[in-house]
Amino acid sequence: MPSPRSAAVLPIPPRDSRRGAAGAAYRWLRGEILAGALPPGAPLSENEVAQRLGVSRTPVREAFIRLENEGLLAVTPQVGTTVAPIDLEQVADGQFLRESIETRTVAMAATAATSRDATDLKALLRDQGRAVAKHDQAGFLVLDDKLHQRLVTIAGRPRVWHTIEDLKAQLDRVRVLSLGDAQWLAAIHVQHEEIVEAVLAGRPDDAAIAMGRHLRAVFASIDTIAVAHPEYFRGAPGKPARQAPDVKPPGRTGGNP
Amino acid sequence: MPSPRSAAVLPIPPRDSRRGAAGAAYRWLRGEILAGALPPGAPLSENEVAQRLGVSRTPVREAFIRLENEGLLAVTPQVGTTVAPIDLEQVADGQFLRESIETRTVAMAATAATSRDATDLKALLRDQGRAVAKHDQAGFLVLDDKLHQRLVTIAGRPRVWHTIEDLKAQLDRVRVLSLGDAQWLAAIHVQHEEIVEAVLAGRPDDAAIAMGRHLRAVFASIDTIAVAHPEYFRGAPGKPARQAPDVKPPGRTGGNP
DNA sequence: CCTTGTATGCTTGCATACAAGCATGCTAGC
DNA sequence: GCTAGCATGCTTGTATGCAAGCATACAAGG
Repeated sequence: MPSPRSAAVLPIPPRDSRRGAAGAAYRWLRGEILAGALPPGAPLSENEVAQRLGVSRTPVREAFIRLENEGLLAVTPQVGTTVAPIDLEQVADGQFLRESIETRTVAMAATAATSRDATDLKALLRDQGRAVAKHDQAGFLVLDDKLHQRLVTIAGRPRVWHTIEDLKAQLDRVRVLSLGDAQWLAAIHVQHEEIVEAVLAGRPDDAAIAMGRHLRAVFASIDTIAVAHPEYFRGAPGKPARQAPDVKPPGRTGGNP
Repeated sequence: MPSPRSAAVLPIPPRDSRRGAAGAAYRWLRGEILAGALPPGAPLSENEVAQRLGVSRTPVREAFIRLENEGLLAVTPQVGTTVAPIDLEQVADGQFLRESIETRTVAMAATAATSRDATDLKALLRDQGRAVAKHDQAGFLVLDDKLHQRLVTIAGRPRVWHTIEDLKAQLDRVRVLSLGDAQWLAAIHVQHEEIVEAVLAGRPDDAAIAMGRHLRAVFASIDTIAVAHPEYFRGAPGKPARQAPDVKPPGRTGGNP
C-alpha cells in the first residue's frame, strides 16, 4: 500500500468493504449515484446491474442492501428498486448534524494544530485555488473533502470522518447538481481560507463560526436546486410515472407473441 | 405485529427492515448482541444461525451484512464471523458525536418546549423513578432512550434520533455490562431531572451543560467496565486463541474416523 | 520429544434455481 | 368508446449448490 498522501491515519482499513465482487458493485453504484450518473428516481434492477458488471445477483444484492441502508436506494419488495429521491428533510438533518459535529471539531483543531498541520492545510488551500482557476469542479470537490477530513483528524477524531461521510452522501448528490458555477467554487474557497485562517491563528470560536457559516452556505444552495430539478426530490410534482400509454415503444414489457 | 412496548413514536418505520426472514434475523441478532446474550468475541456462523431460525443462509447473510456495517459483527472472509469486540476508540467517538449533537438539540428543545412537552417529559421522569425504585434496569434503559428521543423530537429534529441510534449501538453494549448498580440508575435519573428542569425553565445553556455532564458521566463508567471485562474489548490481553493444545475435547472439529 | 507435512472439516463468497407478488398490456364485454 | 377482467412478464425474496481458502487435528520423520 503506497499510501499516496495524507496517510498515517489508520493503518487498518477496518471493515470497509473492499471485498471482491460485492465491494466492487457497491463502490461502482455508489460512485455513479453520487456523481449524478444515476439520478434520483432512476430505476435499477438486480439482474440488470449484475449483467452490467458480469456477476450474479448475489453480490449485487449485497451492494443494494448497503446502499439502501445509506438511503441511496429505495427497494420496494415485489416491485423494483430505484435510486432514492432526495429527501429535503433528510438533507437538512444531515446538514444539521454536520454543523453540530464540525463546528466542534474545527474549534478543537484550532487548539491542536501544529506547524506541520499548518503546512498541510496551506497546501490544500493552494491546490484548491488551482482547481478553482482551472474550473476543475470534480477535483475541487475531492479537495474539499480532504480539507474537512484533515480538520477532524487534526482535532484528534480521525474516525468521525467515517460518520460524516455517511451524512454527507445525501448532500453530495445535491452538490453535484450545483456544478457549473465558477463563482460558487470561488466562494467556497474563500470560506475555506477563513476557516483555516482562524484555525492556524488558534481562535477556536472564530473557527467554529466560520465553519458554521460555510456549511450553511452550502446548504442554502439546495432550495435553488430543488426548484430547478423538482423531479429529483421527494414530494415534487414531477412524477413521471403513470404517463399516458400513448407512445408505446415495442419494448420489452408486456406479453410477447 | 402487536408492538409489545415503546410504540407511538413514528407512524412510519422509514426503511427499517421489517422485511420477512431477513429483517427478523437482523432484529433478533441485534437484540441478542445489544442485550449481551451474544457477548463480544462470540463465534457465529451463517449456517448455525440459519438453522437456529429455521431459514436458509441467504436472509441470515443479509442480516450479517447490515450488522457488519453497524460495527456489531466482524466477518473474516474465509475464516468466520464473530461478534465484534468493543473498540474503546469507537465508543469514545460515539460518545463525542452524541455529545456534539445532543447538547445542541437539548438547547433547542429548551427554547421550543410547549406545555404538552412538559407534561410528557415529567411523565417520563416519573416512570423512570418508578423503574429505579423497582430496580427494573431493562425498563429504565428503554425509558432512558425514550427521554432522549423525546428531547430531539421537541427540538424539531425527530429524524436525527435514527442517527443517534446507530451511534448508540456500541455504547449500549457497554451499558448492559454495568447493570446491577442501583445507585448508578438513580444517578442517571437525577441527571435526567436536571436536564428536563433546565429545558422546561427555558435555559438552553444550562440544558446543554447538563446534557454534556450526563453523557460524559455515562462514558466515564466505561473504563471501569473495560478493566472488569477485558476479554470483551479490542486489544485486551485476554486472547484465548492459540491456547496450548493440551486438553482436547473429542469435539466436532478435525478429521473423523 | 519436537518439528514438519498432510488431510479433513469448517468458513464465507458466489452462482443458480425456485417461489410469490405486483404492475402492466391486452382482450372481452357492455 | 369505455370499462372490467385476465394473462404475461417483470421484480424482489428465499433456498440450494458449488468453489476457494484457512485453521485445525492427525500422522510421519528427525
